[in-house]
This record gives sequence, structure tokens and C-alpha cells, in this order.
Amino acid sequence: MCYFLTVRPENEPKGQTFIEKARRAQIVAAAVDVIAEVGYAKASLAAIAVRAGISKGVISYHFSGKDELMVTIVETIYGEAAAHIVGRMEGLESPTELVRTHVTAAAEYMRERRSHVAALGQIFANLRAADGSPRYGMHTSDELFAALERMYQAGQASGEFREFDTRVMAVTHQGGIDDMFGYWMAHPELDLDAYARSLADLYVAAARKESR
Amino acid sequence: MCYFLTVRPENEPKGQTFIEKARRAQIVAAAVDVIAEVGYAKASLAAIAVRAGISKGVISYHFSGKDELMVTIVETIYGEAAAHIVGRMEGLESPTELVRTHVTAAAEYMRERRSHVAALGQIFANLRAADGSPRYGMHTSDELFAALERMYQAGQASGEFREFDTRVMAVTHQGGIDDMFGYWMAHPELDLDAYARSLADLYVAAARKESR
Amino acid sequence: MCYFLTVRPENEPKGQTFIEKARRAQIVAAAVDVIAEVGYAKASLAAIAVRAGISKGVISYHFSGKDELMVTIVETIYGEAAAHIVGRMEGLESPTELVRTHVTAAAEYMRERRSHVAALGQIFANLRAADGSPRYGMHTSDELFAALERMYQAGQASGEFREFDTRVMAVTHQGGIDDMFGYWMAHPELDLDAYARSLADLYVAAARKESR
Amino acid sequence: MCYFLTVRPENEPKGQTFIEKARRAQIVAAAVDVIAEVGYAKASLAAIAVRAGISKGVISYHFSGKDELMVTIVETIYGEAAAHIVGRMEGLESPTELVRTHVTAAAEYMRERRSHVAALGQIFANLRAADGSPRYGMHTSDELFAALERMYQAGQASGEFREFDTRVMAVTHQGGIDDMFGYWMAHPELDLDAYARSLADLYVAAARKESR
DNA sequence: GATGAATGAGCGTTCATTCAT
DNA sequence: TATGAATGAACGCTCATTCAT
Repeated sequence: MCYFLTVRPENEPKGQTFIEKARRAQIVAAAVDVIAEVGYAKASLAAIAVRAGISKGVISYHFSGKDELMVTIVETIYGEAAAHIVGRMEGLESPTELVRTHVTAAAEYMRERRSHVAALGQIFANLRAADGSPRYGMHTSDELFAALERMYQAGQASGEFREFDTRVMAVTHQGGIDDMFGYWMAHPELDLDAYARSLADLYVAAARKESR
Repeated sequence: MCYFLTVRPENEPKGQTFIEKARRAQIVAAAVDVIAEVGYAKASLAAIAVRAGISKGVISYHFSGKDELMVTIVETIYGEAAAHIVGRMEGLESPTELVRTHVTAAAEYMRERRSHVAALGQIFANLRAADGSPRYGMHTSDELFAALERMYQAGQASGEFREFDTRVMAVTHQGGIDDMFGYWMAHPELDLDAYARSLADLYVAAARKESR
Repeated sequence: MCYFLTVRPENEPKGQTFIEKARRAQIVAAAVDVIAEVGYAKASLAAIAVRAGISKGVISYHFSGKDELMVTIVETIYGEAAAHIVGRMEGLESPTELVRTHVTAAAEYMRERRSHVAALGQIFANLRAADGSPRYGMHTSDELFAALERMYQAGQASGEFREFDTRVMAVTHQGGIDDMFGYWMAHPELDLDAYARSLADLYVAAARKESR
Repeated sequence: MCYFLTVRPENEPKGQTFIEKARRAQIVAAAVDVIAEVGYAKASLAAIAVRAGISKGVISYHFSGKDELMVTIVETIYGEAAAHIVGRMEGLESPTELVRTHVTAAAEYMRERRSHVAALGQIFANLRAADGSPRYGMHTSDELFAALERMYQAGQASGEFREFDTRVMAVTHQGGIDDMFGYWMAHPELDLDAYARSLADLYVAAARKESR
């Protein structure tokens, strides 16, 4: 969970040729599709290779292992999602508008990149470090939470928002967006935009200062 | 995600001897520990058997397969959690109090049964039906969401709460509780009760009718 | 293959109580049903016990192991089949009639005890001694072949039959009967009696002296 | 049972490299040896791999599963046997000669490929489809029986053979050949060619029109 | 760069057998 | 006698990884 916004990739791609980048992108795309379809556990390198139309060894050639592929996927999608959402928020100043736009822009991204978000959730829930601890999760989202906190703190500073625990708000804000995605996946007939607007309303209502 | 409250187990245990129940409980307990520690993917029957101090075949003897064990775990924990939370809510009538209590009782349960909740999350994220579709998730939580909706609808009917989309509120309410758990796991030094109170405040603030 | 006629059981049942015999018979009957239905490989002691409506341990109590159960089945069915066929042949003297009757009586028995014959075939094809060599087969049918040879030799002695290799005749005679069963199992709509008569005709025609 | 003559492989091997074919052939050869020696039930992939001097996973790499390996074995041996026997029968026109040659050519093949025929018998007796029904057997031999019937019908049409049920004759003809193999395996000192000639004599005698 | 072949460990499951009650 | 519980070995199979070509 907690996938959207502003995380800087750890491994800046370096010294990659154009072909190299294209191959990696192709493999990432295939992996995303497979994970979204069959889940993390059954997304074997063999299945990903078949989907990409390449041999299994190619993946090992371009990635040091399955874990690096997964990390690359996360960073790729993260960057893409952040770019989309930040793009929508640029220029806005009103904290209320920023809160609303973060939610609705996330919904937009979900509809455009449904399988990407699904894959991201699978990787978050499953990828583990060598020591067995989860690779991603709440403990790797502090930067994201801090950004969301700044958004709400700005509203508090401006007097639009009342006082509340901004960390709890940030965690819940992000979680509610992830749940929106999950609920939409389970109920595809859902009007996603209406859900997003309702969700944004809830956040605004929770944050707003009581009018007198 | 979305684990708390009121789901009736599908398979009422029948005709089990005392010993049989004890063994199943022992295996369930060992499985919960292992899943919570190393994650779903590495929670093999072998690892569970070692933890339980029994031979691998015993698990197969008492459960028809790994899936039945997982389903049993889910139903066991669900029942336990629901009993705790519903117990705390009994006798309350005020919708506002019910909302607050649901959140704080969930936090209580988390502290008492940390590994249970962690295991539940792993199983939810990973267990799949034979056809590859997720076994649990948003699509199996309708009953829970309906119960939460009734809670908020009662507040709307009484005039305490304003009008809003109760389904979105229910999904977000539950998700925020799950995120509280996740955040606590990642930050064990967190004051869980304070978080729960802040979270409940957010829900109440989001739902309350503007005083004039 | 080669199941019919005159094999003396190796283990004369001794000192068994009535109840003991009944239990063993019950287990044998259940085992025969299971083997006939699902084949030797899937006829586990567990499946046999369920079919018999008893606990798995009972089989181990009454039989020293799976092998002894299988041997008991073979001897039981062999004895039954031999009794039926020999009964039909008693009193006949003409070699031609004996040949015909052996075939048709075998067909009768097959129709009466279809699953028994099927189970026998499965055990013959699969049961192995501890050293890995087949427990039953051509090498355990010498007595049967000798009996069939005597039948044909009597015809040669009487002048009804021409000279031919009676061992080849005996092996083929018995094999043809077994194939009749297999063909009937695969084509249940077959007129089994007509097949038996045609088969007996072939044997008689093969053996008869050319009427100048 | 019923293994010889004219069954077209279902899966024409396609797009296999030379190495791929060689490996598959090597695995097939090892599997044949193991099955012939220890029987179907104990012919595990592990045993086959050890015999082939390769790792267990290689078999899974080249065959989709044990069943595909078994089917490949059957088709390989069937094709080989049919080629040998049909080769011997080519150019012959006399029905009597065809009958004799079919039997003696089968005997030749048995001596050349003893373990192949033994393995084939084991697979026939044991391999089951997913639904539990036998994969091979009388019900899959109709094409073979039809070919043998045509051979005898030609003799009836030419007046060499009398009238009899050609289907019964075909089933018995084939079964007698299989029994010849079984008897030879049990009595290795047997003069196989003499047996084959005697068996062919029986068939010819059974089929021939009485002179005069 | 890319491939297919091969490995070996680990998986869930089945099963004949043993044994205390 | 009869039982259910437990064992441990073996099974077919999957998979990330390695490597020669």
C-alpha cells in the first residue's frame, strides 16, 4: 500500500545504452502484466519471459536477479505515478484544492495504468529483503507521508484546516487512496471518479475548520 | 486488508474430538507465528511443522491441504477479532461513540494479537482460489462494509452525521484501521492508543454535521 | 493375465474365528471394488478403509501389510473362479466340449464378477515381490497351463485334435479369454456370450484334425 | 496389451532442435530401461534421472510432465515396432503368409527390443488419464484391430480362410502375440522363433478353410 | 548480447506403516 | 479388537539461478 507520490529511485540508471534501456523496459512491462494477472507468487521469471517473448536468461542478463527486477518495477511505477499526480497538482496553492486533486489525480492514474497499480500492490505485499523483512511498506513510505503531511500542515498554517495529527491524516489519506483502487478492482462497475470525489470530500471534511 | 468485524465462519467445526481441536489449534498457532515472521511465501508446511514441533504429515492429516489451513486461520482470527470488537461496542448507542469504539477496540485487539493480525494480512494478500483469483479481499468484505455503513447511516438518521457516501466511508474507515496496524508494525515505538484516538477523531470530524 | 483355473491357495487359512474371516472378507470385498474402480496405483489403504466403512488400522490388524491383502484377494478370486469353471466342466468328457465349456464358463464368471476380474488384472499387472520382480504372471501360471495342456493332449490322444504345440495352445487359450474380458470392458455393449462362442470356435478350429 | 502395428503418433514432434531430440531420446531410453526393470510404479522421475545420469529437473524441462514422457515412450515404441513389422510384411500378398509374418516379425522385434516391449506393457497397464480412466488399452486399439481384421477378411474373400468372426480373431491374434512376449519373459530359455511358428500355425489352422 | 539447457533445493501432497489407547 | 493419530520417506513438480555456447 501507500504507493503514490514522490519517491526518488535509489538506483539512478547509469551508463545504459538505448538498447539496454529498451530491453529493461520491455521486461518490466511484461512483468507488470504477469504480476497483475496471476499474482506475485505465480509470476515466475519463466512466465515473464514468455510474456515478453524472450528467453528466460535475458532477464538474468539484464537484472542481477528477480529482486532487482521487482525493485525496478516499483521505482518505475512510482516515478510514473508521481509524475502524473504532481503534474496535476502543479500550480495549485489552496490546501483544499491540493487535497482534492491528489485524490482525483490518483484515481486518474489508476484508470490509465490499472495493471501497474495492481502489480505494485502485489510487490509491496510480498517482496522481502534477504533477511526476511518486508522490502516495502509503511517503513519505506516516510518520505511520502512527510510530503502529505506538509500539504495538510500548510492548510493548518493558513487557517483553512483545524488542528489534528497530520501523520495519522497522511497515513489514512494514502491508505484511503489505495483502498479506492482495491475496491474498484473488486467492483469494476464502480464510478471511480465519483468515488474519488466522495473520498476527497471526506478528507476535506475531516480536515476543515468548523465554520464558526 | 479489511479484516475486522462480524464475518461468520463458513465451516462450523463439526464432530471434532477434543484432541483433534487441540491439534488443529496448535497447528494454526504455529502457522500464524511463522507467517507473521517470515511472510506468506516462505511459510511452508515444513516450516510450520518445525515450529509446531511435529512432523509435516501431521498437518496434512488434520487439514485437507494448505488452503484449508489458511482458511481456518482466517476464520479463527476473524471470529476472535470480531468477538473482541463487538464485545467492546455492545451497549453503546451513540453513533459517534460506536465509531470511536470500533477504532479503539481494533487497536486493543492489535496489541493483544499482533502476530494474528499480521498473519491475516499476509493471507489476505496472497491466498488464491484454484482459478487464480484472490481468495479474500474487497470482494469478500461486503458484509463487513455493510455493517460499517449501518453504523454511519444510523448517525445520519439521528442527525449527528451529515450526508456523505457511506460506502466510501465504510471502506476508508476499515482501511484506515488496517493502515494503523501497518504503521504501528513499522514504528513499534508508536503510541498506538493515541493513534487510534486521532484516527477516530478524523472519522468523527469527517462525518459530523457542521455545528451550525 | 491368465487368471482362470485351478490354483491352490498358498496360505490355507488357519485358526481364524468366524468374525476374523468375516472381517477379512469385508476388507477384501472393499479392496476389490476400489481397485476395479480407480486402478491399483490409487487403491490406497485409506481408500479401501473408507469403502469398507472401517478405520485404516483395521486393515493392518488383519493383514500383515498391503501385499498380504493383495495376495489374499488373488487367491480368493482365483478360488472362486476356478470353482465356477470347474463346476461347469465336471462330467464332460469330450475334449471339444471341454474346450468350449472352459471358454463359455469363464465368460459367465466374468459377467457375474466383473469387478473381481478387473481387480485381479490390476493386481497381476502391478504387484511385485520385495526384490522388485512381478509377483504374478506367466511364471506363476504353470499349473494352470499344465491343466489346459492336459485338456488339449486328451483331444490329441483321442484323435479329435491334430498335433500342435500344446503349451503354445494353452498360453494362447488362456490369453484369449483374458482378452475377451478386456475387450468386453472396453465395449460393454458387446454380446459377451456370442464372443465366447466365437472364441471357442476358433480354438476348436485351430485344434481339430482336418476331416480328411 | 495389443501393441503392434500401425498407430500414428498424436504429437508429431515439431520444431525440436537436434540436441532437444537427442535429450528426449536419452530420457526416453532411460525411462524404458527403468520401467522394464522395476515396473511402472517404482519408475519415478528420480530413478529415471539417475539412470540417465542427469538431474531430475531435466526431465521436467524436456517434458511437460510424467504423463507426456509416458505418452512419448508409447508413441516412440509403437512407431518403431510398426515400422519393423510392416517392413517385414511389405510385398506379401497371400493372407496366410501375412498372418505368419505378422507373428514372426513381432517375435523378431521382441528379441531386438525386449525392454521396449516390456515397458510398453507396463505403461499400458498403468497409465491413466486425469479422470482416472485407463489411457491405453483395448479402447485405444481399434485401429490396430481393424488392420488385423482386414488381413483376415482378405483371406476370407480369397477363399483361403473360412468364415469366422474377424474381430474376435483380431483381438485374439494380437493378444496371443502379447502373451508370447510375456511367456518368453517368464521363460527366457524358450525358443522364441519356434513359439512364433507354432502360434502362427494355430492362427492359420483356426482360419483355414477345411480342405474338401 | 542472447540463448536454451541444466541444476538442485524446496514445494505440497500421498501413503504404508506404527503405535498408544 | 479397533481406532485415530502420527510418522517419515518418496513422489511429481516448480523455480531462480548458472553457464557454455
